[in-house]
Amino acid sequence: MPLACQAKITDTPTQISCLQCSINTICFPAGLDLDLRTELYNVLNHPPALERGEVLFRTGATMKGIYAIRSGAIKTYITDENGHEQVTGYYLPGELLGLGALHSGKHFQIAEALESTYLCQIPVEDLNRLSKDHPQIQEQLINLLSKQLHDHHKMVWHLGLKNATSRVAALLLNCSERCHDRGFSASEIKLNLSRQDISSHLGLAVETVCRIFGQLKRDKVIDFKGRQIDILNFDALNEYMGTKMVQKGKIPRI
Amino acid sequence: MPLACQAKITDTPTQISCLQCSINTICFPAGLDLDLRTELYNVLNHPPALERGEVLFRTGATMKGIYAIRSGAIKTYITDENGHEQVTGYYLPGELLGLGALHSGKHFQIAEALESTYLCQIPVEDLNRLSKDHPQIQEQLINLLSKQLHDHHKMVWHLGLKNATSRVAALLLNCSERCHDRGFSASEIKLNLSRQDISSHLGLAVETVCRIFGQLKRDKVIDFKGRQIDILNFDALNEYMGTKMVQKGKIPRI
DNA sequence: TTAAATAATTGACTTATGTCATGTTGTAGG
DNA sequence: CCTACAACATGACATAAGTCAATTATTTAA
Repeated sequence: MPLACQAKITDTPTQISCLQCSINTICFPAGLDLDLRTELYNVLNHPPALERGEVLFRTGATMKGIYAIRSGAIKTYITDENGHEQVTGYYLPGELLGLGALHSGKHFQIAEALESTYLCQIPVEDLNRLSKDHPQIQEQLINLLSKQLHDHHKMVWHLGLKNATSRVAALLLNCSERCHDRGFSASEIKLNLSRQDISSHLGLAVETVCRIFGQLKRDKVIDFKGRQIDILNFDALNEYMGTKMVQKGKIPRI
Repeated sequence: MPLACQAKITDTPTQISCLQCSINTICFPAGLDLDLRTELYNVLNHPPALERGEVLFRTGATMKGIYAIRSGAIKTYITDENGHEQVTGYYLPGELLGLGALHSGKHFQIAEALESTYLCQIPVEDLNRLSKDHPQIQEQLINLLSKQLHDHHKMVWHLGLKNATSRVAALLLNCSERCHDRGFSASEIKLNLSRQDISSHLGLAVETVCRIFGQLKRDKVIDFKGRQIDILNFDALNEYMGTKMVQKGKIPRI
């Protein structure tokens, strides 16, 4: 099964048609008539590929459009006055980015590519114009927004977990599930967040994340080489996430 | 200025018209024509008041409609196999509840009243029907969803903060801001979450939350009596939330 | 109103996690 | 291929936060 980071580019990225796109059914899941899809595809454009570290948008920037990730990955973060990053989310192929800015027209976070990333963009003006004429598109948008809101409720839950191990386990399972939902492998995931990114997202120290990764590897719950992670035992990981295991079978200190 | 929990009920709750409702401009902020509003008000209904502890919907339940809180407050939480609660969110007067279930039609969390709570409900069928005919309503819905998504991004940020004090400070400021946005006092807030609720939301122990509350009171950053909180020093609270203060001016242990 | 139950607080002590220091591995650029 | 730099890992130690236990408010129910 292909990994999330290896979604095939079936055409040169600047001219690819969504009609042939392997993930188009994910971006706009269901219920759009072919002619509406075609209309959408006509306004859709493909910004040049982002290289690792390149920024898609910044805090305060005017929203240009909504983005779908075709391949690659994006992290979002905010920075404090001292330039210290705190990662607030990550986005995988097939996922939409920037919806939270629709109501204000301004971005709240910084979005940065974690690896070479190809995007599709629908400019806001086109989206608004199409929306006016086609309730179906709005309906679709409402669905997508609602889905994202649901996912974020889940994330809030995961971040509220009380110990480091359960938070890490939750992150791994969340990534796995999202990969799986998009047709990638659920067990072999490549999350291109650095350990630093992960720790800042979970509110932990880098060292803690490293230690938990190491421990999970020794316990054969996961295996990994760098950022390529292989989940070996989902049940165990689920138990680490849940409160049950947190009480009785804690991870012993090294 | 009235407190969040003291929004005036200007009529008997079961027959109140939104046209006179003091918070209607908050639920559907702008841009709706009067006749559309009227249509909306016609399908809108008022379930009987919820008493403290009563449940509005449960995990897995079919979504009946979307809810706006007229007065009172609601918490959402999920439970693990052992019945242990983890609070994932709270909702104040003027806020909408249940939007995350639109795409699946099923609720993911449990919603429970924190005090006597009056709601408005728009049944999904009516919402769908009106949506089909009136792009304006969809537009409005998209706006509201986007706004909620934005708020949740913020919450994810707050929950990722690394130490207990900054998370508590973030919660207080979040509540304050939301009260303020809705025309209530920003400094005198009544957050009807128990200390237990707060701790579970933030991934902390109850005792830790109590101690931080106590310390903030001794430092004259806040004052409180039970769940009635008075923010005395916003700057200090902001510094506690930010990483700056976390490093140099930590709260000394008692 | 009082009694009982629940929630909040506080202290003493333990432990998970953070911090600092140092070594290792991996990766980008010449 | 080597060098330089960043990412990752691990140990020793410090400390923030958790746990357990006891006490004092606050509700709720009788």
